[in-house]
Amino acid sequence: MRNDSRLSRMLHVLIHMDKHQHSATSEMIAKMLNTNPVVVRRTMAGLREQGYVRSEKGHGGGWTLVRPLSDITLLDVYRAIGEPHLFAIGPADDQPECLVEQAVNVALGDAMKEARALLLQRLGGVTLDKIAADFEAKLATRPATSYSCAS
Amino acid sequence: MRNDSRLSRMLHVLIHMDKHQHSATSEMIAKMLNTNPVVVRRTMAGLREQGYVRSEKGHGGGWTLVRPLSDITLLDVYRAIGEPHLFAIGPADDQPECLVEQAVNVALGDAMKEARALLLQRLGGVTLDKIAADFEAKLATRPATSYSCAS
DNA sequence: CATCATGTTACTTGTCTTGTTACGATCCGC
DNA sequence: GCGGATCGTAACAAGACAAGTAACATGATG
Repeated sequence: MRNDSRLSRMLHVLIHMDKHQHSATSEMIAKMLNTNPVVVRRTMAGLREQGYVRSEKGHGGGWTLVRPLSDITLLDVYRAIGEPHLFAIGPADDQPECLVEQAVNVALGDAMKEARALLLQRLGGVTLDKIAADFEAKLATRPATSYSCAS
Repeated sequence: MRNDSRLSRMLHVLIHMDKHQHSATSEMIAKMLNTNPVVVRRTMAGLREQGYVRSEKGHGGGWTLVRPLSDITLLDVYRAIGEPHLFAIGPADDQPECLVEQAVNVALGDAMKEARALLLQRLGGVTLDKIAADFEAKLATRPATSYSCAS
């Protein structure tokens, strides 16, 4: 497996959705993410269930942002997409009865638990409008014509 | 992919190797890890290159621990096995030119960098003899006959 | 030289995200 | 209502990577 990029992608989408207030279709978002509409629907489903976005079928339908960026943290989005595994490493489960293996897994697990707590805390401390502001700041220093993707 | 358990496995092996001072063949270790000899050789190769263990071919050969457990940290082992990816999540690379995506990846990357630093610091702060001591402590409270795996 | 054990390569398997196709359901405009 | 736009969902293929497996060469011991 390479890296799970769903969190990054959804953050990307949400900020773009805030920029243009009209609804965006899965196909538009797919082009924005360089992927295809089904993947978009699949991943955005969690965001809808948690009430961050709304989707409407039929002619003129699409996705709309329901809550302000300042109400959404990176942690919220992480949870909305199903809290995928954070770590690529993990404990072994070869000899569950072995006290050595258990001791190893406790030591490893403790370190990972701390790292996980720190990461979630950091994610919880950043709202999406903060990232949008960073984007605006960088944009101001670069008077280029096309600042963003396919939008 | 499930979890990469190489780190956990190697810690497990090294502590067992310290217990019985004679050399252990890949096959014995494989039984200990509930896997097979080739996987053992593959993973232990890094430990050998870093000088933590030695391997000898031929009759009576096998693997021996070269350095004391107190000289080896979890971080050392992590590095010896090739510093596998720590995280299962990561930045998206869909529209590298998009300033929004860049801002998102910076925010995510900062949080992950902190978590990574903390994790590595914790791994670097624990030596294998500490885990071995934890094991001995728990063993003392449990006067069972078979305390460990296949050894 | 026969045997044991590592070294190495190649191939298969399992798992998970991602990509893709197909089809059904729903909504709007004509 | 008809037709097209759009989401919802299921089913399946692709790609990546650790893990498992098989085959064979290399080297050491007795």
